[in-house]
Amino acid sequence: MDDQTRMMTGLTGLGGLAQADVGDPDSVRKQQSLGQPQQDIGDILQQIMAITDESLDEAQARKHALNCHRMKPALFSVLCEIKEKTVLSIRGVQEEDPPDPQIMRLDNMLLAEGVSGPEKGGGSAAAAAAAAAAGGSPTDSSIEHSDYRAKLAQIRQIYHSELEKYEQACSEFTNHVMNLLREQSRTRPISPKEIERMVAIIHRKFSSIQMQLKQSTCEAVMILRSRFLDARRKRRNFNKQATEVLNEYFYSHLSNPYPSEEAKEELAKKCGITVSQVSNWFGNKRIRYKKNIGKFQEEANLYAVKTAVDAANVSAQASQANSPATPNSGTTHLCYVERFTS
DNA sequence: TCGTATGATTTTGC
DNA sequence: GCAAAATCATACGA
Repeated sequence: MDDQTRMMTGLTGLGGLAQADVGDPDSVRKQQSLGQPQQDIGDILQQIMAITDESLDEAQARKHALNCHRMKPALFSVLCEIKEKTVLSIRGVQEEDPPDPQIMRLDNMLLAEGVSGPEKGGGSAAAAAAAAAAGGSPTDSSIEHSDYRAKLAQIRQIYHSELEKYEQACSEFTNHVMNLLREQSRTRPISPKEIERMVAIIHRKFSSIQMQLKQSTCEAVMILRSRFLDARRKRRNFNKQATEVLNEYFYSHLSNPYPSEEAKEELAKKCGITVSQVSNWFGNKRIRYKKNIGKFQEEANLYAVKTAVDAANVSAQASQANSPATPNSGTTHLCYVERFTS
């Protein structure tokens, strides 16, 4: 026997009593004057306890009996009067609550992280943003990137399945309560407003559970994100070609090894790294070069020769007829070195 | 395993 | 705010 039936049988059980004795005030008065109220209450309690043992048919019969009782309309109107008075006292409690700012914050965050709302490629945008924030290269992060996306997708899936469960449970419970109230409204006065209020109460309760789910999901995303950022922080050497490009620029601009923003962007593009990594690289290079010119001399000469050869090739291709332009020589490089370090 | 190289971060000075 | 300098943390080769 489910709760609803039990409650209804409870009502009908009392209805049965009403039919016999309670319905008639004169008979009650008579019994009280005879000194039997305590025994009656005992009987009532006993009958209430016996309700759960009754079959559904018996319960239905009792319910029917109550609904057909001659005193029912009178009882109903009395209840309506009482209701009218109590409704006055509970008015003003029914204003709709403004949207909870905490829920709004959680919703916004889940939306931004790609957990709720339409799928944004499993949060690749968030992953890319995290990678950019950490100054990572877009090429060397593919493994961690897909890992992040997979984990975020997992969180998303769990979140949605839990949310669906809560919503289903909420709607089932709401329907159940509404049916119960509608059923009871045949016996006692229940206004649609009251049913609405009850539904709102249920929704509030369920939304607080939902908030807990959202909170846990946000925490999970935060943990994942911080782990991902930590992983990105791991130092990785630039590839050989990138280092060559940077060194070439550095040694060919030794007199002023401070690339402009445009030059940094160009270098970043060529090397497959970020502008801030280019800045870091030049910062480190300048200081280390300055500290130990001797150690970098060989490298400097190497790049000076390389630059000279490249320049010669370009000029030879451009004008074979003209006399070859004087390439950047080691002497020129030494001249730059003096100017930068002085 | 250790020393060095190197990218990133923090501190400092202008 | 930017660059220099110091420092940290990790990669890498012997």
